[in-house]
Amino acid sequence: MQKHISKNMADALMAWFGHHRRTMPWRGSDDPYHIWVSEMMLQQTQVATVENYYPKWIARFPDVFSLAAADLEDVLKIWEGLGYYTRARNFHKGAKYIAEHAKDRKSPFPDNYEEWLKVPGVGPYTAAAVSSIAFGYPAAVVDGNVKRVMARLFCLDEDIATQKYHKMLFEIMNRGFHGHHPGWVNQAWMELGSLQCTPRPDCSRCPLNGDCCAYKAGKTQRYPVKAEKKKIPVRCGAAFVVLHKNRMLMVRRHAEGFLGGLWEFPGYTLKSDRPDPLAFAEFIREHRLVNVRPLGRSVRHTYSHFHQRIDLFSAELEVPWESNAWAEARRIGLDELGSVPCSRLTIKIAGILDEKYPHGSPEREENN
DNA sequence: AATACGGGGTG
DNA sequence: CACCCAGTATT
Repeated sequence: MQKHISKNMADALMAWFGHHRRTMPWRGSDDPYHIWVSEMMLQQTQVATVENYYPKWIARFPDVFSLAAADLEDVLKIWEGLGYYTRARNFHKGAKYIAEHAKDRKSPFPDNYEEWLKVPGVGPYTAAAVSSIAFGYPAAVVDGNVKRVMARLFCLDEDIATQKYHKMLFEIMNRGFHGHHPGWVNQAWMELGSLQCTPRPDCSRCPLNGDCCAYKAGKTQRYPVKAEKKKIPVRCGAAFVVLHKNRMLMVRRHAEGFLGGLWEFPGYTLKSDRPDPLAFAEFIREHRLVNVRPLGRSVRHTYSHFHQRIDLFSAELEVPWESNAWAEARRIGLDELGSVPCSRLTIKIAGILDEKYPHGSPEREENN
């Protein structure tokens, strides 16, 4: 089996795509900014999820200049709940980069893969996606879908996580456009992976099953080849519900790093799978919490790299935050303090809150 | 080459 | 539960 996408395969793929492709809010737009927005959101994120965020984003930031001019706060607010928040920060940087270089070219946007690769937040996938879809530039998208499809189509035994595998696919696909519009071919491969060549596929309905090495050899489930995944650790911690005059205390995380800039309950998470009484006592002392009582329940959540279990407590601040909140925050070592109105116990996992958004916007609530 | 980085859908 | 998703930046 030669690793080559024949013209017949490309034609069959495009015929299938013409019939089965989904409608998406950004699909069919010729505005590079629209394509760029969708691709930033689609990184490691499913189409169905992005469909809920894309319209809000376009309404708030209709073009690259409005995004470049916006405050990061407002950018994060729209992104809230999408995850991988460095994407939003990098997108903001990328918009500033484009706006600055806009005068160097006719369109504000570059029209090729190499130039897009220089934009903050834009890697090999996004550079190929935007340049091919918006400008017809012949660069192949090598995403999770494509890796799976090609592994089966050509019985590729290389681990799909390696650079070697990625490079091999980029070469194979860049020679496989066969006169079709590169942007549509790219989308067609991804759509095939998303709708047909799924982790557990029904190969009888596949337009390429006659060309598929894995299918013909009856080895579909052997591909793609991937290294064993490491188990993620459990981290436990505590969070404190501090109510005062029908308001609830929230703390803002530092701007960089994990969940950067988002708001949360005051509390901590340990790099340990069991509670630590000393850490507990230390936190209460350092943050001057009093009347601490267990709420008798905990919250569990799984992030990309650890499971989390947070035990919940009610408490009061020794010094009410309403008086000299900012000075007090610095004194007790918190980044910032805020509060949200609260008429019942609402568990707010994460959200952004400041003067512009006095009520916050809970990403996830559990009422009790 | 490994690791950090979210949240939701799916079986 | 495990696995996966239109990946990128950092170490």
